[in-house]
Amino acid sequence: MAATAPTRAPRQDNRRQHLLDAAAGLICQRGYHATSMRDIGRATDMLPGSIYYHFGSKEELLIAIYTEGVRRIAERVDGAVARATDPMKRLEAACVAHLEMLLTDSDYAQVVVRVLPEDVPAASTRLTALRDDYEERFRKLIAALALPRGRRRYARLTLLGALNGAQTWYRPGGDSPAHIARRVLGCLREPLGVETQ
Amino acid sequence: MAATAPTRAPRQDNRRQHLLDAAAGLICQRGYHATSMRDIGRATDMLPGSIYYHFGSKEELLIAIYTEGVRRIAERVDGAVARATDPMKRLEAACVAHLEMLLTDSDYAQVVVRVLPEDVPAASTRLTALRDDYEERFRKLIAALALPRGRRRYARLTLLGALNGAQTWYRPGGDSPAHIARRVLGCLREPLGVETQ
DNA sequence: CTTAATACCAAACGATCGTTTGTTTTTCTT
DNA sequence: AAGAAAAACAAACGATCGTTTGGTATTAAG
Repeated sequence: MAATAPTRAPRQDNRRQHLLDAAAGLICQRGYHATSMRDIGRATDMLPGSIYYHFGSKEELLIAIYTEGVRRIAERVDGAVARATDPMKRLEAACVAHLEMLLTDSDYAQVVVRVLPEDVPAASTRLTALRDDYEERFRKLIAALALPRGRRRYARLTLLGALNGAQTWYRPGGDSPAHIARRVLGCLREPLGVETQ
Repeated sequence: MAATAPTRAPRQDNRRQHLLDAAAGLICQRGYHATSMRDIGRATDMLPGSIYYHFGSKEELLIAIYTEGVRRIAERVDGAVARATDPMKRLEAACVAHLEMLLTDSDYAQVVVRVLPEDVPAASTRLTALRDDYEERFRKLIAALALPRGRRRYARLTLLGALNGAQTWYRPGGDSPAHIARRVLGCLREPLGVETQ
C-alpha cells in the first residue's frame, strides 16, 4: 500500500509529483505496457523500488495519472464553458479546450484517451468510471442543444470519437488543436452533402 | 526469418492460418503487449518456439495480422460499395461494412484499429502504411460527394474517428453495427442544431 | 523406397519484468 | 539536540518475456 495513516505531513522535497509527471510523459508517448517501472525510475533519477513508496503498484500509479488527467481536463473544460452562455458556443468552447489539452497541453489528459481500460484489466473498472465521469459533461452540453431526444446519444459519441481520434493523426505544425476542434464540430453542424431520396 | 526461398509447396497440415487466427483473437482482446508468445502457443497447442518457424518475430506476426486485417475489411467494403451507385449510398455502404467488420465480424480488422502503430515502434512504419492504404478508400468516397474542397479532409477524419471510436463503447446486444454506422453518418448529414449568429 | 524439406518439439538462453525486503539518509517536529 | 517519521537506496526475488538452438517426427516428391 502507498501509505498507512500518515502521522505527519509530507516532506517538502517530496518527489511524488515529479514521479507522476515523468510517468505520464512516458506512458502517453509509449503506452502503458511499453513503459516499465525502470523507465520511470530512470526518468526521475530514482531506483525502481523507490516508486513503491508512493504507489502500491504500477496499476495504482496509472490510476493516479488517470485521475489527475480527468481532473485537469475537466477543470479546463469547465472554465472554458463557463465563459459562454449560448449552448452551441458552450459546446464549441468545450471541444476546443478538450482538444488543446489532449493534443498539446497535458500528458495526463493524453493518457486518459490513449490507454484503454481493457488494456489494464486490474484497473479497468476504475479507469472506465473516470472516463464516464468526464464525458458526462458532454452529455449535458449536448442536452442543452434542444435536439430530438433520439439524436443526443449519437451526437455525443460521434463528437467525442472524432475529437479523440485526432490523437492518432494530429501532428504539431499542422492545424492547431483549436482549429481542428472547430472544424470537427463544424462537420456536425453543417450537413454533409446532397441528400438522396 | 520466416522462410528462406522455399523449394517446395507448404504442407497440407500447415497450421499457419490457425496460428494467425488465434493470435488475432488474443491481440484484439487484450492488446499487443498484453499478449505473449506463450499465450498464442497455448491457444494453438503449440510450443512458443514453434511459432518462429512461421514468423520471424512477434512484430512480424503482428504485421501479418495487420495485413490480413486490412485485406479483409477492404474486400468487404469494396464489395459493399460496388453494389451502389449514388455517392452517398456508396459511402453509407462503406460505413456499414466497416463497422460490421470492426465490431463483430473480424478479429483481424479489430486489431488494425486497436493496436496503434506507435505502440510497436519496430513496425510502426509498416502499420501506418497499411492503415493509410485502407483509409484511402474513404478519401475517394468522400471526394465523390462534391463537397467544398476544404471540407473533405475533415469530413473523412471526423467520420473515421467517430466510427472507430465505437470500438470503445460498443456492446453486443445494443444497437447493431449497421445501425450505429448509419446513425453516425446521420450525424454528419443532418445539421446538429440551432445556428448562433 | 528413399530422401530431403517441412513443421514441429524440447529445452534452454539471457534479458527484463513488477515487486519485496532490509537498511540508510534526510527532513521535520519537539 | 534528540527522536521519529518520511523518502529514499541497494540488492535481490521469482516470474515471465521474446527468442535460439538442436533434434525429431511427418510429409511430399523423385
